[in-house]
Amino acid sequence: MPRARLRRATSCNVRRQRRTSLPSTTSYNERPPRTVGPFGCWSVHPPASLAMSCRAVPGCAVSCCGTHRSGCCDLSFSSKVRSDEVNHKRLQFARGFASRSCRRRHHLLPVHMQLACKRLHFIVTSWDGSHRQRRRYMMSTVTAQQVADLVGVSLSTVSRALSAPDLVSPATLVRVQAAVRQLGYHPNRAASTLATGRTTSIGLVVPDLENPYFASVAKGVQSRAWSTGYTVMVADSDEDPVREAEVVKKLSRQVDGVVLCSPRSTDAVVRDLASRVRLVLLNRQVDDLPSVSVDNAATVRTAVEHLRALGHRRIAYAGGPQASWVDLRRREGLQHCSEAFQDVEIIDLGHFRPHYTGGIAAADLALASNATAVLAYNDLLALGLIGQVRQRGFGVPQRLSVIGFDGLAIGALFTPTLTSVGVAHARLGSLAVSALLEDLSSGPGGFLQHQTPFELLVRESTAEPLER
DNA sequence: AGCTCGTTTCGGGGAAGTCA
DNA sequence: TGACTTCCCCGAAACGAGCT
Repeated sequence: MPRARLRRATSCNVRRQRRTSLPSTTSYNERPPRTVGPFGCWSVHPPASLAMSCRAVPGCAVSCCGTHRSGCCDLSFSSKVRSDEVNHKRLQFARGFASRSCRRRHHLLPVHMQLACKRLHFIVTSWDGSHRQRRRYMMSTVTAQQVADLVGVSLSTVSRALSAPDLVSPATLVRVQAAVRQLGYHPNRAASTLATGRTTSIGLVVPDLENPYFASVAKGVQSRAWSTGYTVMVADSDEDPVREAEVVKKLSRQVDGVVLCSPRSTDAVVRDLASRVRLVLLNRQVDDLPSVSVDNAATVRTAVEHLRALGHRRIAYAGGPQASWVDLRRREGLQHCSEAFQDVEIIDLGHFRPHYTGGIAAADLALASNATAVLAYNDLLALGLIGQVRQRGFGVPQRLSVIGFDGLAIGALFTPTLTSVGVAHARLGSLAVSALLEDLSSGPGGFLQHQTPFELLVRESTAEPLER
């Protein structure tokens, strides 16, 4: 029988070969080994060692990809060989290859051929194996066991070389690292999580991703997490306490800990969530749970002092969501201010959505209240308020001075530029991650409530009130 | 109920080194 | 040379969810 002509195993040829050789009506277990499709590539000049093996079964040939190191291989056959013969010869060849070439010459083959050899051996040994085994084989993942086999050490030594290299001899370490590079091994994160109970991921839950404040905080969280080898899963609760709790519960199974930013849930719910997953609160304090926040009473006092120094005596407050802990602390701060400064009257305008639209809603109330200055819950609300006041034909700060909270960069882009009480958002996020990692490493109680500094950014939206 | 997947980790064994 | 210590590595158990 003439030697088979090597045929390039392109996806087109693979499909054609499957069509001609695989009976479509047979069950899976009756099908021949799928030795063509998954392997893909071949070289025009197969190495001598493999060419010799090919002679063992006339009418077929094996080829291995010379460029890819993942063990690409292919079996191809002369077009004159009938499909049932093909199937028989495939199995015959694979058995011969696995039993002779693999055992006798395995150590002489290049790495990618050793892998091809192992795959052929797998085809033979798992011929009657479970579907799961076949699926695994089809997926062709490189495992730590394959690295261990190649190096000639145990699986645990490979694991230690990768996770605790100082516990392995330098010579073994070099060999393991070389094998990892050769095979293109990447640890399976799911398996690692299964074994350690650690995911090396943290969750970040924010009320509103559209708010640039939370985007800046997320940036800080991401930056700090990345530098410590963690990845971040971000979720948006859409200002909804129910969704917030659900999101944290779902995340708790996929992450090591959660940074819960400006939570809208009640203290009881937050405590319940903290019993399920390691939690660090941002802009919130609950009992002894670790948290990073700003001294909200102090921020309000700073803003009021600034307005009072300008001559304002009627100051309105456009608050945020009713469920906001920050809003509650600010109101307490305002209460202290009204007690401390007898000549200042604080007017509560109510609760508003912490958005530009919330500011629009608050504007008319602010004008009607006859206040000369407004403290807005956040910068977005303040910008909405300024826009609507100007829409009504009044000037800012001539008619109304406005102060926001957050110190967003966009506040400096509007006209007039926005005076705001700012904090370093990225630092806030970074501190929250540090607190979480400390909590994870040292156990609860290592890092308690931390407060970050703030500063008043005086811009154009505040000025002395006009005499009316 | 028992097996599968891939990985980590603990306890222990063996080889090599050190010292009397 | 024998006792002891240290280093390196191995085997086995465990992890959780899905599947048989």
